[in-house]
Amino acid sequence: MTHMTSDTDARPLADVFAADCPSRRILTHVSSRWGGLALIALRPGSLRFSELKRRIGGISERMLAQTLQQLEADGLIARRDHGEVPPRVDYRLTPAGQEIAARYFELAGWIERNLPDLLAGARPPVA
Amino acid sequence: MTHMTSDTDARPLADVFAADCPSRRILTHVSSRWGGLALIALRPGSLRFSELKRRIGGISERMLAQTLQQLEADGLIARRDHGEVPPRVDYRLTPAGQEIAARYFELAGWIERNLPDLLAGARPPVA
DNA sequence: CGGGATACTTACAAATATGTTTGTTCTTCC
DNA sequence: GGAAGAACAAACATATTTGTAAGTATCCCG
Repeated sequence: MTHMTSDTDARPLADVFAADCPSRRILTHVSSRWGGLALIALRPGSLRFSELKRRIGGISERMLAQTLQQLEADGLIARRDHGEVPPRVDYRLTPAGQEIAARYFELAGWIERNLPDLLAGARPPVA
Repeated sequence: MTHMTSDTDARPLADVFAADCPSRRILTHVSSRWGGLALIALRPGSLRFSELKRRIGGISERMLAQTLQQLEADGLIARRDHGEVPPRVDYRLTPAGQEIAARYFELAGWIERNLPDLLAGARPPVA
């Protein structure tokens, strides 16, 4: 395993500017309408399909299923089928998913916390 | 001005789960196909329209204009028209834009740096 | 004078994302 | 015996996003 570069590395992100870089695909999934919400929802712990559906207000079953499949294919969440009947399946973040969820959470969290200032068009008092 | 809650506050983000929360709109713009890239591109400093277009490979003029207008309306970037002819306009991040760009940059950066591990489906060694 | 650059805008068309409805296969509850 | 819940899949319709091509006004360059 290669060592991970530091999180504060500030290289210009050359690749992500390239239209055909695979990182774009993952970034797209993560920041799709439901992808990020699903990741955030799973941060506290694993959830079942129906629990996720109830928690992420407004999502349809089709979208939830599709979103979960994408994130699973990207290796960000893990699906566990208990093989019972009636069906019982739950989802949880993989280690990579936790890393990404944490970062998306910071983004969403900052926006939410500073929403009043943003809506007012006022420049929030940057630290 | 209200005081800002700390950046490491880990509340569950109740609002963002609500379909009609305004934070969704901003989050959508930021994480739209081009929004985040534009923010990242502007991190080093202001750029003109055509410079942005060249830097963000693959973007059309239409999309760039639209993206910039959204981000401007959200108060994340500032547009300055030099009033010259031929036109000369440049864009730069507002303080709020810098905050958000920094967080999006961390997300995109982490993905890009750990891309090999992600593509391999291997769980990266989380710190 | 023709050509190119600048920063867009406005149709129009295609691609993608999302939603709705129905169905499946069992089980438990009333 | 219905009825409801579980975790989806498939078909179909629509909405939203994105792209393409062309046009606008003005200037400078050769």
